[in-house]
Amino acid sequence: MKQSTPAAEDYLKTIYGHTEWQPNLITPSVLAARLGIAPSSVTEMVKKLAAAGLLHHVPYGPLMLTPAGLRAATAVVRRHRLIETWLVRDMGFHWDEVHEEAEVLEHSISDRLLDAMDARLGHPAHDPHGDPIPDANGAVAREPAILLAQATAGHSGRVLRISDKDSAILRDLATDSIGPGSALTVVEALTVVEPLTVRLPDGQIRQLSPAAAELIWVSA
Amino acid sequence: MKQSTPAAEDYLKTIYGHTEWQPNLITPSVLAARLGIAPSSVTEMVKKLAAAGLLHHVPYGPLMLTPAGLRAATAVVRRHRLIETWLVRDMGFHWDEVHEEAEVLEHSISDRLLDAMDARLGHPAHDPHGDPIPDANGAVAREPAILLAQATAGHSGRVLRISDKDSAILRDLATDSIGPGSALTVVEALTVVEPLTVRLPDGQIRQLSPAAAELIWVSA
DNA sequence: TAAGGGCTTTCGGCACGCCTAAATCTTGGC
DNA sequence: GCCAAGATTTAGGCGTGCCGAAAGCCCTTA
Ligand SMILES: [Mn+2]
Ligand SMILES: [Mn+2]
Ligand SMILES: [Mn+2]
Ligand SMILES: [Mn+2]
Repeated sequence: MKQSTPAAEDYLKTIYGHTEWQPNLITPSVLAARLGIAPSSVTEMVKKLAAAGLLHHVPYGPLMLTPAGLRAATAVVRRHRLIETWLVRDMGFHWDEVHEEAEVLEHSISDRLLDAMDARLGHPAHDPHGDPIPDANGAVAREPAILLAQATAGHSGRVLRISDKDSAILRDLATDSIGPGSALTVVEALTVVEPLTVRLPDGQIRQLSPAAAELIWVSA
Repeated sequence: MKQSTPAAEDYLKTIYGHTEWQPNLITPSVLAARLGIAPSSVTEMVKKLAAAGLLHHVPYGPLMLTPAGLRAATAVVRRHRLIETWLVRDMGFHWDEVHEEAEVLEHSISDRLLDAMDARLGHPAHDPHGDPIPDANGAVAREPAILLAQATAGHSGRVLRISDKDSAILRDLATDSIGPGSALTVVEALTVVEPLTVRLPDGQIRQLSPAAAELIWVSA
């Protein structure tokens, strides 16, 4: 099984991430798109990961993590999210600035340093985007959530997480005082012609673009 | 010139390190030994670094950094030493535990994060081993120093730096209360048959192995 | 000054991780 | 049930960074 390379870790993490919030199996082409690489490159790495016992894969079929692959994936996710949390809480980064840095450091820091960060931060349960941080055993505490883009008018809930994929949207949301933990009520659901409208606890109204609504998850 | 890889950064840093305390030119075989790789590998990388304008090299001759190479090297050294300082001051590492971690992270952290560390630490001038931290422009404040192994009986001075190459010796020295800043006087110089003997400010006597004496630099 | 030993370089190879182009498989629509 | 479009895999290549073995250079020593 050897020890995994940065590239392998990113494959596993991305496969895991695909099913973290929606129960869909990921295909090689989708994985390639998420990683920004050619599908043929995925085929090669998939063979190696399957040979290492980290992935189930029948040719032309979808990709599934084995128990060992799941462990490896959550370990990387834990690193990523703890690093993001540390960057925001200790190093003065904003939540829209941490993703790229964590994308690199997650492959570099030692277990020793990871533990030191975890202890220093008081074993945080969530990262700056609201994503749950797996514990040292890989256990993840996930709350039922629905995508804001799919919420119906009248739905009330707390923002549980906001995907960290798009920095610009994160900055806009921060300007609008919307972040993990924010309470909100859907005034008008998203439609083809209308943006989504929500009301904040102080009565203020906010309109959210479809792109933003696709990144925000609220409690059910 | 492109942006340098971790391997190239380690070559430049190691070449720089060779001449930081002694004015000797480094040869390919010595560089190979320091990096723990085969001499033929050095030949290849040297060609690339020379082509990139970072190194002067005539075939069969020694290696010399160009001004651009020196800038690149001090930038890596700055990263390495700031990271070590941060690990000790903020993360609870001991000075004998930081070298390996910094060896990896020096290639991973962004300029943004480096600046944040530097500011948080108050722009430190020295790392935990007493090595000067180059400033953001690459300027290094170096004090004249002599190797303890070469100090004569009666020599008094402060420990300026201790090489971080050997963790075991660092631990022993910590046990003996010897570290950067320690004042000491040489009671008996190092000879082929005798270990080095020093006296600490409180009058205590310590014997140092030849290996240790070769790693400690004191003020002249 | 002629070796010969020690460095250095060259050569052929390998693992990794990516690519494009060309097969090949699968499957939905007819 | 067939077939073509789309997804996947195969094949051939490239850059990086390492290796060991063999060739070549240099310089000291006799
Ligand atoms: Mn990554
Ligand atoms: Mn995150
Ligand atoms: Mn390094
Ligand atoms: Mn150091």
